[in-house]
Amino acid sequence: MVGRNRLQSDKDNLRQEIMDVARELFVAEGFRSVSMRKIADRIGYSATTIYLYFKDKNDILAQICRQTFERLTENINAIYNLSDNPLEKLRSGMREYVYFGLKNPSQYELVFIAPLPLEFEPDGINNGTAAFDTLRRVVGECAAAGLLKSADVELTSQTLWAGIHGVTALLIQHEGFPFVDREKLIGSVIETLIAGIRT
Amino acid sequence: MVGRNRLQSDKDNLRQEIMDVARELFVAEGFRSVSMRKIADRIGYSATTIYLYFKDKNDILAQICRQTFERLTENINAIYNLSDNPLEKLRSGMREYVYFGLKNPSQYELVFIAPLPLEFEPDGINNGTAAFDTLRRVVGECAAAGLLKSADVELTSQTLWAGIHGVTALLIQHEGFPFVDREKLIGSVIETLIAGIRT
DNA sequence: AGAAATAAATTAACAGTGTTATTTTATTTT
DNA sequence: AAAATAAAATAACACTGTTAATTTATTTCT
Repeated sequence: MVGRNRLQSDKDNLRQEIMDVARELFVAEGFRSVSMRKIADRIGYSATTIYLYFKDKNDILAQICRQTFERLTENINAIYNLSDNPLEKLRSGMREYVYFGLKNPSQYELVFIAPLPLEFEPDGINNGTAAFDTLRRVVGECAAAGLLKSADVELTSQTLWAGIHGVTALLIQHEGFPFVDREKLIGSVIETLIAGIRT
Repeated sequence: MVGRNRLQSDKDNLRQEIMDVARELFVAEGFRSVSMRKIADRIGYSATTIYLYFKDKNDILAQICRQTFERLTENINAIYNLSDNPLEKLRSGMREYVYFGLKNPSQYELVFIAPLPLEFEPDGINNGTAAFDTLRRVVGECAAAGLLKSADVELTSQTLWAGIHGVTALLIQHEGFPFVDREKLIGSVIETLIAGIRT
């Protein structure tokens, strides 16, 4: 019984260690150029041992993303409890979304930009859409308060999502492009969107 | 002399044939899962022959994208000559941009969504920004006509780009997500953006 | 025309990838 | 201490993009 628990905790430790090392490498060198053997070297095990803890390479990233996006949802929910003004909630929530993406580009990329492994998308998209669900809720509050031009909450929510995803994705992927000041661009996108949906 | 010309044209033919086959495969199976050997099989040559016509695998896609995005710029310029109303130009141009992306998802993905090979980005981004330059020009016209809230043409252009890129990228990459009607969503994004930048 | 030069294409090979099956080593249970 | 189980490692497979060396075809020159 005691042995069983210690074993379980050792397994969990190694599993988390793999995830930590993998995340670090993915962020530094990009998912594609990190090999199973490279991760294995870092943790001091053979490459095939990783397969005892994860289904495959995609699964490692999937689990990393799950952890990361739980934090995004928490952050956004926390922000939504700070204000009473629904439009203000919307503004702050969108800001948090964009900055979260810029702070976790590797994970944002996988979940929202380039979710290539199809079998894994369900998990990824579910993670991401938890944050989207919160956005929709607040859009609903704005609509209920009569602040919006359109009564179609779903349409408005997806419109906003497209906008903030767009600026996030561009800033992450096109570092070479001569963007205006980040802060300014993000602010402009958010204010333009809000101005566009208001009555 | 004659021989030289015939040879040149044969080279061009094979080069174009490689591009045609590659484009077809890339669109059908995705860039990553198409191997040089698979392309080679289809054209009836050995894999290494491709390297006589293209620097590497990325280069094939780069050339395909160049051809494709020349068309986007042409299309947008043509549209801009149809109307005199600058806001109307903007609307139609943005529509064309999004629909072009949806019609050429593979190329749009490489140039704007996931331009992974860094050395190749200069070409890709230059291609893409030719279209962006046209967008900026029309935003300038709108500003000159006193139709815009902000006098910062660059900022406004980038804001619009973020918006239309966002909806294009989402629709391309997240087929599984329950989006509202495409047409409706695209229209909503464009109208929201325009409403947001107008005086 | 044939010989020399050049271009085009192929074969062989390398170092790397993710992954599976098999075998060895370590730990736990009887 | 023996048997059973879990953990880890080794060997191997089928693939990848790409380079170097070699063969085949075409063009140029005498």
